[in-house]
Amino acid sequence: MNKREFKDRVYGELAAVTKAMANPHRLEIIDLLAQGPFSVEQIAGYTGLSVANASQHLQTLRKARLVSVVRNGNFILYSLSDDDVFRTWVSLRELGTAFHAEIEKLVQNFREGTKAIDAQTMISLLEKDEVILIDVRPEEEYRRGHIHRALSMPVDRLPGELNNLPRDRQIVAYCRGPFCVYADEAVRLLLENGYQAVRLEEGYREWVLAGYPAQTA
Amino acid sequence: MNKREFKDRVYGELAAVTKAMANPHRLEIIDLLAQGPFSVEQIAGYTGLSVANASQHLQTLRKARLVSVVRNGNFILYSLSDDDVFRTWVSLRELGTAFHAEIEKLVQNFREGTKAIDAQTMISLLEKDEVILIDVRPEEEYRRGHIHRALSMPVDRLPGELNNLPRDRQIVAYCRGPFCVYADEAVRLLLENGYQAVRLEEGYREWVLAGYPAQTA
DNA sequence: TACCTATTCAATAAATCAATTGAATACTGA
DNA sequence: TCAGTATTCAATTGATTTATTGAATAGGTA
Repeated sequence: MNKREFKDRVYGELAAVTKAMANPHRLEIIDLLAQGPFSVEQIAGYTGLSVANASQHLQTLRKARLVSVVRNGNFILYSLSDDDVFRTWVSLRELGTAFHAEIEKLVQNFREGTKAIDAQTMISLLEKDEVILIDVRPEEEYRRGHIHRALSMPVDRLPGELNNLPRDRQIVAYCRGPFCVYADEAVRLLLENGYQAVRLEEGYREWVLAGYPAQTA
Repeated sequence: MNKREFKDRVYGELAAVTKAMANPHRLEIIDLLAQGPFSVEQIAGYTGLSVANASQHLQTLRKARLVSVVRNGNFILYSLSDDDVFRTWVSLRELGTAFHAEIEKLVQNFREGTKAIDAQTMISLLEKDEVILIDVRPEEEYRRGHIHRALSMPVDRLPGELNNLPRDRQIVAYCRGPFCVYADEAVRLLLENGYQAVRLEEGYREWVLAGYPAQTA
């Protein structure tokens, strides 16, 4: 094997892996699977794809060995094959966000009228009991793992649970990550109903990746 | 803007950046530009592409803001727009290598018969003057930056410089990175001529990224 | 065994990407 | 100004990717 063949093979293999991530739907799927295993139906629901189309994209990720598969009766559960997949996604996300101000602008415009606090601030406020932390992801994800001392409060249940929340403390809401909108919805609802509410900048997986305390329930 | 539009826009932008990296030639170009600025002609030469094809690929990288451009008379010099581009490439490289054993096997087969040492080992041997370190990249790259105490010995000049190298010490050769073959060629030539020679596992950019001492000349 | 559910497969059409080609553009120096 | 050099542009052709569709497959339950 000569030098050119060697390089074409090596870069070709790595380009194939990169190509598997080079599609908006598949990036969204990777971002979702960072929260744990999901069935094809669930993935289709959260991403707005048909089941058949979601399955096709998942086969692409599978062939690139970016996801792994477990069958559970009628259901097939997909999850990321390793934390490194998430880390590479984070690297791409940060690279894109740093050089494409449109992305940051998109996110800021979408979040207009709401505020965020970072992990360090949240930790110290929580220790002083100055805030309540709510996890507004679906319950299933909360049970799989959540930030230490967070209360489960799925966003679609929040309207009926408002009276169970204190008005004298700030409420911090978090969800899946920087592009997840559950926390935005929750903060908006809380603000409209006279609560003090902010979003946590980090999502659950970023929290875990940074080594902050988490627990399962 | 509703939730679905927001997500489609954000993941779409990030997929566009990822797509710019999802081609073997463009990955090779990124790997090369990690060594510094190069003209289109040079890039075409090192990658085996036509100038027109190299230019097209560079326009793709430019539109994704992964490279930056400086004109120097008749020449246009391309370089990586930031270290983060290199870091993301490293992340992709490691992800691909970890899950696709074919890649590691390719590299090992190509390097059959040669040995490597890592940075830590090299540092301690160099301090004890037990090894000679040679940079076998083209001189231009050596001058832009090289490992502290390395001698410039471009691989195409090595045959004529053999007699200037000591036979009583091991020679450590390095080049651009894990997929660069200059160091392999040098080690093979040295071994065939009765020298003790090994390859340094890290290339120049990995060395710098790890914070080890480098210098310019 | 039959029916139901979840998922995958394979084919198709449309969209996108990649390599090539030759003309156009920008710069340099006599 | 002209000729030479380096690069880009735009068009074309062929290759690859994506979404859709309906049939096929795998598992569960009565």
